[in-house]
Amino acid sequence: MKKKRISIKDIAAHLNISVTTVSFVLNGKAEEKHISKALTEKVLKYVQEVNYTPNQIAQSLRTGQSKILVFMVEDISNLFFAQLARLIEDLAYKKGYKVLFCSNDNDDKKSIELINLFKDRQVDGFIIVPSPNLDKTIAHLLDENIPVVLFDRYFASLEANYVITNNKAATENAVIHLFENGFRNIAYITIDAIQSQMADRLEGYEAVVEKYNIPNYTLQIPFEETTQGNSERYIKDFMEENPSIDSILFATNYLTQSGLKVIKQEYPDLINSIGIITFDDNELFKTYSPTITAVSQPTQEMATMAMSLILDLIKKKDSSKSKQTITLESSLIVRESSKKRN
Amino acid sequence: MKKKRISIKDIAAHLNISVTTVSFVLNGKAEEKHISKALTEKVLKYVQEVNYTPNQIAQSLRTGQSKILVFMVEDISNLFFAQLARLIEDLAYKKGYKVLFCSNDNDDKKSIELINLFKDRQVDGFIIVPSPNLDKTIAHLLDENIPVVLFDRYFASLEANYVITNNKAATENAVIHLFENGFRNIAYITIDAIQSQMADRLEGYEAVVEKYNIPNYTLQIPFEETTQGNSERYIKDFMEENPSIDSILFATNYLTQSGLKVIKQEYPDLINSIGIITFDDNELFKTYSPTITAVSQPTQEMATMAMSLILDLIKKKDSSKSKQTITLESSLIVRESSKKRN
DNA sequence: GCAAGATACTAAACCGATTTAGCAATTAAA
DNA sequence: TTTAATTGCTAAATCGGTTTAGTATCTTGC
Repeated sequence: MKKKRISIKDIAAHLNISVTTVSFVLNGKAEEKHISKALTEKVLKYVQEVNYTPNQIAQSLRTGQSKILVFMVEDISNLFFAQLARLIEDLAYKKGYKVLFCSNDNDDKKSIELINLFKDRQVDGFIIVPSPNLDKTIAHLLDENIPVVLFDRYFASLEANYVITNNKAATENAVIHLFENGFRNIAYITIDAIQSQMADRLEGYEAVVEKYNIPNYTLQIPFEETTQGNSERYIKDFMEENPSIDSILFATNYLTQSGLKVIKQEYPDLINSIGIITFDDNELFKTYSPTITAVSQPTQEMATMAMSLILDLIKKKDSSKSKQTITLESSLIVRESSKKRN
Repeated sequence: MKKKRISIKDIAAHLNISVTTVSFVLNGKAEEKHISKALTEKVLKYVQEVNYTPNQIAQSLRTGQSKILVFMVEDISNLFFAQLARLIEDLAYKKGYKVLFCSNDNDDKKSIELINLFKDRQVDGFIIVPSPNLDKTIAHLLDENIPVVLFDRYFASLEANYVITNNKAATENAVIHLFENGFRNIAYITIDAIQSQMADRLEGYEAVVEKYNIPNYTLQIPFEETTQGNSERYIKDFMEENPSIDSILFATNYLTQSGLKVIKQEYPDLINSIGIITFDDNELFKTYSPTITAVSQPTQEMATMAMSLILDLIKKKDSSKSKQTITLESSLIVRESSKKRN
């Protein structure tokens, strides 16, 4: 029953011409290759008629181009990455590329495995949110002249193309904003990752509390604990030990969710007075009680820049020159939770 | 600089044997094909040494198998689908498959374009959340004996493999729950899609209000309006026109977000008394004020069943027989918002 | 001692495209 | 009129694997 796909050979046979001619016509080289107008028309007409489209696998094998990009993130089910995925998807398809998404769980081993899988698939380029020690692996990719754009995180040790946001400035602004709204005991809850995006955020927090000479309340939860749902325990203990805290800046959206749970469960009244700022905005924060102030990363620009960089790299085969680091600014979406209330 | 990948031919040349032999060894057919233990070892050792992995494009071309699945959803940035994507990703990679995700925006034209793109890539199977009139297109795929599992939505007109949830029962339970908690003017806010998942939900709602002889307040917002951010206007008008409403069941997560905005903006006090139930749970609903009751679809089972079905279809080439429809039950996660408060 | 079977390995076709090199026939230039 | 250039088209190699159909040598059974 399964009628097999029609191939270029079938077309050639039916029209009694060579596959070469068909291929030339299909690739718009009819003129250049001196194929007559008449024959060109005939081929085009028949191709249309049988609704032929070339087998991309065969094309890829021959040309070495797969027209597939990889977007590797920490976790595609995290809203921040899911939104980026959608933006990248749309941009890529517009340019004729498909996108393989994958989640590395911020794990080096998994990242490396995934990258190798994709190399075997001859993907045309990688946009990667790198796990902590992926720099050597990325360096290998670059050596092999494979287009790579690093995303969201930066390796001081590695010259490459980056699209990142100014995380230090973003936390600075957030902490300053809390300070200016009268909060003096500002806690910072983050994960223990040494990765740039987290290190920079921490730096921003520390710079401001030092400058204003206010206490430093930092909680760094081991990353593995967060994925196992233990964040709440850490936050609970932390708040117990530091009852003077009057506001919290959360470094990631999942920490915020855990934090809100602890507050609601352990200190239900506190929600109406404690200062809260979170990284990564969420539609529901607009109607939460209180509405929640968020550091919003410019996802649209991030996606646009990443795509633009990767397409550039793919175009010019020699990616060895002119590495760029594009740093975008986040914005603080001020809502009730970062102001003194009641 | 770019040292090209090593191929099976290079290996054969280096060991002074034929590519056939190398291929047999690599595919575990050494014994069957009577390749001596000694030679087998030698090949394996060298392969290890040079860290060879086969070019999957070439493999795909020859075998017709790409080891790629497609998961087509309405919008990958919608949390419900993003979570499913992650589950499917994990299951697929465990079985040696990669997954191309794409968003069809519930648009038929876009769906068809995407499907055609993927057919050219020889993907091994499709898991599709179909747009409204995709049944004919899907039928073509089935005719061509291409593995397809339909997801989340059902076509009465099309015999196929489905993984869906019992949407009618889910809304029935939700409405009954509201009724039992004393609500008598229960509104239902949905989109105007004629698709099964929405039709079934509406049916469930209507069945219960009829049975209990309570008024039917239904708002059907045109789908296009929701994507253009006009839901709020519709909801606002609807609530104005129907001031007696004491509770609302929202048919999708994005409608809930719009609804909450309207309530907070137009009737800020109402949030503490109005009954609310939403389709699709969200972490933040656990700490929202009030905490929000949700119809939670069994994403894990949905993903598991879909993968299991698609892998079955891929295994036995003849997919023409024994179509299955797997219907899973959603659960009502009861929280404050569906109870009488204050 | 000789046919049959098992062992060890390989040549070549094939998947479906692209691309190089080249052949005939026609046209233009000298 | 002859040569050179152009036009119109194609054979065959290639990408990197898998698989079919062998071949040649070595055992074994009777």
